[in-house]
Amino acid sequence: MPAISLDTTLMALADPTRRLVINALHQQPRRAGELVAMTSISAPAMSRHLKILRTCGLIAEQTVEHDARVRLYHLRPEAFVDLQGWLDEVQSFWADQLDAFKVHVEGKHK
Amino acid sequence: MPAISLDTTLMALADPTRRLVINALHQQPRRAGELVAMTSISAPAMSRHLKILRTCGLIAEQTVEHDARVRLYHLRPEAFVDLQGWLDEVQSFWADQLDAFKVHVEGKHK
DNA sequence: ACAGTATTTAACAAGAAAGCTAATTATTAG
DNA sequence: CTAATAATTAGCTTTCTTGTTAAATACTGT
Repeated sequence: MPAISLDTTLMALADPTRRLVINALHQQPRRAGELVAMTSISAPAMSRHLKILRTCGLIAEQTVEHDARVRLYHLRPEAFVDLQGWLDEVQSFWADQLDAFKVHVEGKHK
Repeated sequence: MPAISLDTTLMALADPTRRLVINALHQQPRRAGELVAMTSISAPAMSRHLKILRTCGLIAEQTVEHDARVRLYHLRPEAFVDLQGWLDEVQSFWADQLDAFKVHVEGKHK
């Protein structure tokens, strides 16, 4: 099973509505309707956002016991592994850059 | 000096060409023409990408001593501070999620 | 001054993205 | 069976993004 591309994941996270969804699901699983209520967009629009997040593996749906109409969405932590690897890389690079920057500034003030 | 919004920064990083630029500048400062040569897009297209990266503060240009036509681009590590804060947050959250996921898996196999 | 070089801006075309309403699917409850 | 509910898909519109070529800007070297 091939990992979802970084492009796809970053593209998905670049949208404010989708990051709102991620944040909301961070706290607890939620149904599509709840997520719609949290935003000012229509249900179909939310549905498409959820599909995008599903496609890139960031979230998944589960059905609820008593009512099969309800789709409860939750984060899929496995999907974050690759992204986390990339973030580690980028982040350590930035840390290096920041160190270099600090040294540069200190050098100037000497 | 207000920080550039996370939206803008993530949007900028979501484009593969712009991430290529970031990677290229990671190694050393480069001129616009060099960056064009590294990709298959035209100079004007690259120029616009550079403008986007400049606008969100991820890169900056400096002029070169002997030839003022040349614009040498470099990363701007200060601009990564905010982003790094966000990444720390998100990353620690993901770490939590991953831990929870592992516990879940281990529980299942017991 | 003039031709050439480095880069950006202008103007436009094509494709993707996000929104909406209406229709569809699936399921529950009376 | 029928009406209502949850969510998605279809069809369409508007806006944004990216790309292209042509023109403009700014500078160098002869």
